[in-house]
Amino acid sequence: MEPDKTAATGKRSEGRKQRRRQNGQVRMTDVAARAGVSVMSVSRAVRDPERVSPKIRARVEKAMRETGYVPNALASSLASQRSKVIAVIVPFINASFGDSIHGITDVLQPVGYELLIGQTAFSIANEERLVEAFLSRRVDGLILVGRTHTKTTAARLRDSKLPVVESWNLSETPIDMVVGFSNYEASRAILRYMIDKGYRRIGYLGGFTQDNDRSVDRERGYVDELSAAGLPNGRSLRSYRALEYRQGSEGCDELLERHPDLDAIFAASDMLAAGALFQCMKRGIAVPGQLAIAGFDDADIASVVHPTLTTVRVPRYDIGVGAAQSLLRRLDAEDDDAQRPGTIDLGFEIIKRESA
Amino acid sequence: MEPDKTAATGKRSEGRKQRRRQNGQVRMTDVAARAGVSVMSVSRAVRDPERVSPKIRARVEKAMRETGYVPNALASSLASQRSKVIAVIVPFINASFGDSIHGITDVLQPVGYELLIGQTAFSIANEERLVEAFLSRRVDGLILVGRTHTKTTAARLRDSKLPVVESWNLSETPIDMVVGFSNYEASRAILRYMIDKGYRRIGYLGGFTQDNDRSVDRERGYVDELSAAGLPNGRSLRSYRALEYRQGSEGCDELLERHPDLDAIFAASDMLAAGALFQCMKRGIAVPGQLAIAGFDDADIASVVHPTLTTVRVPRYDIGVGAAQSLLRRLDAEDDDAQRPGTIDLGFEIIKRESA
DNA sequence: CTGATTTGTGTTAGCGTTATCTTAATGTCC
DNA sequence: GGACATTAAGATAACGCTAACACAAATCAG
Repeated sequence: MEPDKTAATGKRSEGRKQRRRQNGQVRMTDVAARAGVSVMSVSRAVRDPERVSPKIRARVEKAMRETGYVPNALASSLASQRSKVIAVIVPFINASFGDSIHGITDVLQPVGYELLIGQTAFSIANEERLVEAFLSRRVDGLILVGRTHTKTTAARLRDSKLPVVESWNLSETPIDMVVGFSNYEASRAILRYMIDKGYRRIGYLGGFTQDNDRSVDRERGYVDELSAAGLPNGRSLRSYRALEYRQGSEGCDELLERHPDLDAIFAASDMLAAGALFQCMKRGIAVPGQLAIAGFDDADIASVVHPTLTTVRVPRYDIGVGAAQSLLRRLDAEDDDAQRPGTIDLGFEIIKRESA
Repeated sequence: MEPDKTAATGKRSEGRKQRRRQNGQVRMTDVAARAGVSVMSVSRAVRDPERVSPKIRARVEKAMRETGYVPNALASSLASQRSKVIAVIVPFINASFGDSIHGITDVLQPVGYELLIGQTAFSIANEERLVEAFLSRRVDGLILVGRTHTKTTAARLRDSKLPVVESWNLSETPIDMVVGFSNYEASRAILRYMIDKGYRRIGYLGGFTQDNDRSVDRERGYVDELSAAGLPNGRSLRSYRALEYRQGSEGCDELLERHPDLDAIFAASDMLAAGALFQCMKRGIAVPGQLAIAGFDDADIASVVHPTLTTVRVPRYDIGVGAAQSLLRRLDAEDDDAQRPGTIDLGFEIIKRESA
């Protein structure tokens, strides 16, 4: 007995390759069969129940419940050419960017979008990889932080024609849309305030500037404002640090060691400012009496520490909301060339408290 | 002769519906045509270059470059039945869960997985919606926080047969895998330490317990340990708060107003502990002399404030790493019934510092 | 050098939806 | 009551890829 042979020859034309469905998942076809309607009716009943008659709707709903049907959004995305997914790429997930993500979520979740989130660890090379991966997944739009990207990233995004928002800063040459504020002007503004208050020897505590335009602009603001006032702002007055409390403490020590005569420190992040403040407390340095401290962000902690922290309030949450809304406006626009929201400058605010 | 009929039938087969490709995207077919090879060769060259001859590989790579081909991961996922996407659902994105997400990213990014992240705002009803949405998108696995879910959520996840990790706590009845530590034991441990140190009237400052087993367990730990020592722990000694610095300050005031004789406060989160500490500073209450404070989390701030904060160190980052690794182990396992990593208890550590 | 592998590449049929067209059913207007 | 919209439901071909197999060429054993 050679079942193989006969089967082989006899079947050659029918012995079709067939992938066995074995994942046991219910598909729309199954629901349709059970409900005794066409797949299109099921599809319509799922997406927009109003578009089918109550009778069909009821039968489809019953069949879905009985079969435990879970729609396959991948197939839907492939067929409809829209994934209902937005890519969010941040340097890393901390309280600040967390607030922005919160804003994005609050706008996008209600209208059925999900978030694919990536962390660059402050490297635009990583950003490039993430953009590539997210474009592959056919996201409907992207939200980035900052205006600094690799050439490839910018080109790929422009070519994609997808709505893109660059956030947390302004840009002269945006890829597409921008939602943020001027880190440079904000920095100058708080330094103007400090100078007006009478501080003359002001140190700078800021983030690393590699691939980070927000840090660059805040430092530039410091330099330019002090220069304009004829005050010292040389390299030795500046310390670059990761954005952690401890780094603020250490940076404070470093600056004071190099310049014991400092009368103020501007920290380009409230984490650094708070760290510096704690260090002063530990060392018994009176703030602001002996050393004034100003921060940047208006993080939650700024209004609670003692003394409370003078800082720049930035629209963390609103950046997320604005970015998401800008995306939505473009995604909803029929005529896709219409409505280019362009740049949205949400501004900032100097918050005067006790520390400076 | 029946022209009508012939015409009708003749047309019927040609009058084909045709969706015009107008998104201008290059597909694998285009690359294959350009390279003069089959689509499968392109597919193989993209996924595993080793599996095609150098000649074909070169031609495909050239064609990809020339056409600016971007692989469509949606189509790939649909065809291969694996999306290479992991769902991460957290109460909200803050520094703690951010650390866990960081751990997840560090493990998953290198092996080509992306993260779909959702926020529940501490509501298991929201969690249910998110799980539903993510299952629709055919994620390959899910990471949740806590063991408290709706019945529907648990059932859907079990039915899905997907690898699921519940994190940040332990569970007697896990859905699948668990990576965390005992919030209950950690809470008891730090209270034992406080009691041993001589504190007798200890207040409790903690998160809301609604849908939050971590908060529930930490409160239970407080109650049980104090009860065991015969110390007061009534409802009026406990204040429930959102996890923000300011809430810590206000909670501190509230407790001291109700119980001016308090000699210590246990805060079930370092944010609350730090807030309380700041408030004491402001009010001139000596810590730990007049009032001791212990926290929970060992957040960055704990080691930097003055006085430094006694707290419980929890494996925030490692929870993410462990959860991701557990998922991977299951995703890589050929025999999917094999290797059930079960529960991984990463433990905790009492960090003795100055505040208590 | 021949039959038996091994390797590389091609062919085809899905994956589970939605877009588009077609047809049937219903309503509307003098 | 018949011509003409209007509406509801169905049939079918994509969407862009991969699994599974088919098959020719290359390699190998004896």
